[in-house]
Amino acid sequence: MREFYTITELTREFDVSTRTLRFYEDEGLINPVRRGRTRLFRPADRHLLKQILRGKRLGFSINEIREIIQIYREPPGVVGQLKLMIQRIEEKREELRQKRRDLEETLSELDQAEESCVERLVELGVTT
Amino acid sequence: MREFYTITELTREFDVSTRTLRFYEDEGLINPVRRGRTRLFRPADRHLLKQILRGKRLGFSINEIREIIQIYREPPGVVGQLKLMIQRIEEKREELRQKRRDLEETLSELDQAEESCVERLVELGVTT
DNA sequence: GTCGAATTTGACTTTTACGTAAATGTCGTG
DNA sequence: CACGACATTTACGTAAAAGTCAAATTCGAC
Repeated sequence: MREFYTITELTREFDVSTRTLRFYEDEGLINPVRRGRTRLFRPADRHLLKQILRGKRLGFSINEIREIIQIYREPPGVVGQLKLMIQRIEEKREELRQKRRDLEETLSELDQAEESCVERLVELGVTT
Repeated sequence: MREFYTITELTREFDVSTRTLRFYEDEGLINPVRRGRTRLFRPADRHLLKQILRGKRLGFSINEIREIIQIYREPPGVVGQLKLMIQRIEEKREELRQKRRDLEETLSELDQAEESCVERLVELGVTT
């Protein structure tokens, strides 16, 4: 495991712009260390970026992604805080389950659409 | 099955604004009929709206949703078109499968996060 | 050390997906 | 027919999430 990645290495690996990475830093989503003024991304930053992009692909906003990321940080020490956090985790899970239902429904509708296309092809006497 | 829904009926049912529905019409996503200048939404429009909102929750843009919606319209008659459409369906399915992977990974990380919270609670001697 | 490529900051711009306000139209009820 | 409750159109506004550009630094290869 490498110790550091440069900004361009990450932009190439994940196909995002440097502007985007700096934007995420401004927003407090990642915290690369500095050598001089240059950003150095540790494996942890890289992993965080992965999680951020996954969140984006799922349609979460930056703020929602921030919420999810904070969940992964240090679990709080106090009992009340812990219980509250478990509750927040459950909320996020419910959102994801809704997305899963949406996703399965859309997939199944696409299946139907394809079937009807294939049927039409058969009607037209095309050997599939 | 009702023949028509008014715009406000749909806004209430799906918790969207009238502006949003008019915007979707401007974008060509839905096509309610008119009585005078007033929009009348048929069950088909309502169903389309459902699909649109599902797409939104999955993080698809208006343009991507438009693409998906067009898939559900009349399958084309010509063989070449049909094959092309089947290909486009497969592309969309691949996007959805990627989203599903993202979703499962995020869910499983949330599971881990919750477990570590529960563990901490047990350490603190809290009877769950 | 120096030269070019990469990086940084900062400011301004763009796109998407609506929000909001103003002026006007329509319809059912008393 | 007048009133209130919705609807419509037009136009401008806005927040989020970057893109773009310029000018100044900084790095790394020679």
